[in-house]
Amino acid sequence: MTKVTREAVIDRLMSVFRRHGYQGASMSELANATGLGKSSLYHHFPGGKDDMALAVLDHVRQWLDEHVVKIAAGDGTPKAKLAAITERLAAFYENGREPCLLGALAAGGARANLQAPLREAFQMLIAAFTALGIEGGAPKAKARLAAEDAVLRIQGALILSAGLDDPSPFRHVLERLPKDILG
Amino acid sequence: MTKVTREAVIDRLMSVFRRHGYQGASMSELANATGLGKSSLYHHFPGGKDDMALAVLDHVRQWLDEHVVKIAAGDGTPKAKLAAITERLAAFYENGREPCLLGALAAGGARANLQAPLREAFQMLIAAFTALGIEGGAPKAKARLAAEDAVLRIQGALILSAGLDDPSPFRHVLERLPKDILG
DNA sequence: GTCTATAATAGGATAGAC
DNA sequence: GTCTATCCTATTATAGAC
Repeated sequence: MTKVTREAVIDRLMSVFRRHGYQGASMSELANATGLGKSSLYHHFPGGKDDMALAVLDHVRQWLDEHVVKIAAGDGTPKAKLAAITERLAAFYENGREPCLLGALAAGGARANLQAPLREAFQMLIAAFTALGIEGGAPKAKARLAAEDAVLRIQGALILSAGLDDPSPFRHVLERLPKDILG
Repeated sequence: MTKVTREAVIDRLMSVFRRHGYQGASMSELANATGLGKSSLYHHFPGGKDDMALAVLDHVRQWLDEHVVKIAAGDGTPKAKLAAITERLAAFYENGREPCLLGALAAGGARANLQAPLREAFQMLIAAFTALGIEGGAPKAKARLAAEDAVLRIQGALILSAGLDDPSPFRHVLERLPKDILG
């Protein structure tokens, strides 16, 4: 498996984990989704599901780094950067039709192994939004609270959109995201 | 099993489902949690896990009716009623340490059977908060959006509190709930 | 209504050929 | 690196005694 197809495999794994959670993701479905046999999966992820979930979490953290953290720390007005970030988030979650991996893992009661990377992923998001709020002129403490609120709204919106089978709560949260963070 | 102990059994089942989700809740743990043998569980819930999850969802809807809908429709100022409701919610979720059954089921990708009652439970909550907002003087459309936002914040806060292993996001959301709904 | 025992199946994981 | 075949365990579910 070359480097590029490993990415592809992890991407397929992610799509299973985010929809079914850790326990709901079976080796059979993981194998089907990747187009690999179970044994091949074990070749690439010797630790089994745990290894895969860890790899997927790492993949998500890379994604967040590239599409949220880097943009937040880059050039442009806070407003413009937030607009770019929300665009990426909308695509990543397919406008509320795709669940969140972090939510799926946190909701199922994460394995001990997954707790730390899970927390780090949430903290990355909160830190990036906090920085944006501060850059926009908010006091540090207020920016931090607004950032936490933004992250939890995204999570909750994906849950509610799934529960109602209606993507509009997610869309609405994303629309208001820049305003909520910039005040 | 008398009527009162059936309630107790369902309550134990709920505590397993909310912590592990549908797939993560195994018959063994369900049996342990209730103190019944597996066969006894099948006696009371012939349809197995599906039946149990349905019963638990029904239980939650009754809880919501009693501790949210009825209070919202009852006597008192909107502010006072909201205070009473948040108190119940805080207790129900043990201040953010216990996950939400609705979230746990919605996140795992709900079974087809569970989708409808799940949606109804969310809609009950939204309707109750909307009514409170209207009673507080908000225009209908605005009250409805604020109610949706409140529900999704509670869900997201429970996810984030679990992910960060820190109940403060949930506590903070509950504190702001009356203000968010009443404006 | 509850239990013990047991079936039937799915799940995670490994061995070894290619 | 991938496959087929297999193993072992956990899981869902049922039968039948009490």
